[in-house]
Amino acid sequence: MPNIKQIAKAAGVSVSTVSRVLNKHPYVSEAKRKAVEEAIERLQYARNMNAVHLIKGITQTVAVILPHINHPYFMRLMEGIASEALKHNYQLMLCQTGYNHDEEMKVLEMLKNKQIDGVIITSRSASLDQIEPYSAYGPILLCEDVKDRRLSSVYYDHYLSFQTAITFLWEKGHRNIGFTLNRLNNSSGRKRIRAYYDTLQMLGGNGRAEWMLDGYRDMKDSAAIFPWLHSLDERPTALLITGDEVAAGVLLTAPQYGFQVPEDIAIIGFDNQPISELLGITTIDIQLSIIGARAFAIIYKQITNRTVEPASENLQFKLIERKTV
Amino acid sequence: MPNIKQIAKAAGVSVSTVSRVLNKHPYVSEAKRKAVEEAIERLQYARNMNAVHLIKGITQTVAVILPHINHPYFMRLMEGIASEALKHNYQLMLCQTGYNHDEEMKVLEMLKNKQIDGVIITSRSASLDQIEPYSAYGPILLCEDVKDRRLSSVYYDHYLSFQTAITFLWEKGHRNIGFTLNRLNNSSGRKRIRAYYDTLQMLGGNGRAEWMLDGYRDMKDSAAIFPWLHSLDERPTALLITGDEVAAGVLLTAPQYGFQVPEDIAIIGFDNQPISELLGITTIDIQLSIIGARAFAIIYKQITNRTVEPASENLQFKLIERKTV
DNA sequence: TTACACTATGAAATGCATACCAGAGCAAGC
DNA sequence: GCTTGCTCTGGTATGCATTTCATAGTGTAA
Repeated sequence: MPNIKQIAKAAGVSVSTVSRVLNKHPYVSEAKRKAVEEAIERLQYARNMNAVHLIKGITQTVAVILPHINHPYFMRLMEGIASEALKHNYQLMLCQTGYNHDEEMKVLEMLKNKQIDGVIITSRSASLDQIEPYSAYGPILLCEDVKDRRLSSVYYDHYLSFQTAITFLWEKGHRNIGFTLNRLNNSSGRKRIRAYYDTLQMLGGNGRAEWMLDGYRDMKDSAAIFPWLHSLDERPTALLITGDEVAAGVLLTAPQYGFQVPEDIAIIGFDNQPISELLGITTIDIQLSIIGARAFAIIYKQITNRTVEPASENLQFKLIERKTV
Repeated sequence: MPNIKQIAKAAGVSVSTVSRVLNKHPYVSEAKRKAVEEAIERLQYARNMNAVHLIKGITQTVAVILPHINHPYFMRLMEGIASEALKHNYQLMLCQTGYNHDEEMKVLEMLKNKQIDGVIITSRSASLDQIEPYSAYGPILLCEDVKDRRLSSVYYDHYLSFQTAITFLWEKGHRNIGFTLNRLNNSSGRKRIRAYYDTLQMLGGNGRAEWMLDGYRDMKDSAAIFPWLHSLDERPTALLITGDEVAAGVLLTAPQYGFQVPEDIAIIGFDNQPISELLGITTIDIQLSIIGARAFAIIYKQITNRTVEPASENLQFKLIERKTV
């Protein structure tokens, strides 16, 4: 395969001129432009982008760290990121880490190694102290509330969303309220737990540790809910379920355990996935694809402006009332 | 940021020696190795991977072309690809094209431009004639049956799977059988249509054009099924639905249209997604994540062997009998 | 003792395109 | 006529790490 030098020779011009044609620089005469284009066509020239990346110092690529692709939460987020990336003609590196700490660090090393221009971390196991130093090499954005660091963030307020959901249940008459956490998100988990206790206390009720379930991620996990409910002396009358897939699983398996929704157990899901609409699940719409799109938009802006100034965006959520409360 | 030259200077050695340390070449004395490592640490050296890619001519990156991430079919496929890529320490470029022809070609240009080492095409709108020439620049693999081309392929037999499903329905007593197609896959669609007519004819029945539905991709699309059924003079008693999400939608909305599954209408889904297990939907398990894993494994082998010999793999599917037939 | 293999190291070539600088030619303005 | 500014072009430095080649020293087998 030929390089720019051979094209220059074939077209009878200098490499500078070829480069100008390649980059659509205005100061090239029509005759030479034609000659270069003809040579490119004839010799089947293809620019070696690695050389371009090397000299320009950027790669037009952003990496996305996510634990599992195979989950609607991350999929929607990714969809938003990808749509926005497409607009700006940027490439995405997909880094499925399975919450493996070393894999996460490898991606940050890629930033240091100039393989990528920025990193979006949708969820993580590495600590912020480990991540922050890498912001010296390019913008890093997390999909969670991060403050006072050289890291950007796009998120919705987990605390407030939980508060909203619990208040809604309370107003509907529920006093015994339980909730699930996925293991997707550690920092958000803590906020949710805090919101759970705070809000109930504020309303004059009480949170209970035994009404908290951890590790509920997908549809299949829902199978454990009813055995757990049966095992309790006093049961919650409403469940806040962090993820519509799990909520759907609960809803769909309820009859076979002799539960009616919402009469015996009320349910609020999260994410407003298509399945919640189909099944009429009351849910909190956190607009994942918008979070993704904003995440990319912000990091893109930082890359193009060569800004190191971190940005932060708190996106709105809304409760969508359907039929499970 | 320092480069290898400055490290060499700081450590009092040549760049060759630094490079040897970096690449764990054996012929370096312990003393110099220590000196280099110390210099790297002290000066916070990071290798510029773009230079490495340039000189080595490979990037350890494979691109995946897929129309939408936001669909369980591609998500599962991607999961399989990503897991296998992780094993081989390869990066994945995610290229969401929305079936846009130009976007697909852009990815192939990236192969030509040496930005990536290979391409996996999960679904496409470009023609094979357009794709094939790019195999000169690196391995290209399609997730469909491709023959007599310089393109690799990993697939399951769409024709046979349809035949299997239809025969199963026939044996259960169904004579009026309809089916949906997603717009996901053009080449597979044709095979399925052929299988539909062939199989029914072979069994002594008849396929009907008005029992074929196109453009059914996700859960929401299922909403159109019952109005369509109502509009028919003679209705199918069984539906083959290419995608468990659509099948789930049909199953879940059946009661509100006064249909019982499988009494009034039998359903077979595709993909064996978690939702089909949860809802007891009879389905064809096409083992998407295995297809993905094999796809990556094959392309990886071709990259490392610098083989241009295309490979082809036909993976098994199996019918999983549950409760909707 | 000679020859050969192996270890250890550095200089220089290589992969490739872009960007800056210098310079030529030409036109418009004073 | 001279200056200024724009268009067009080429040479060369630059970005950075790997690899090949050459050289020298050391150990070992013949």
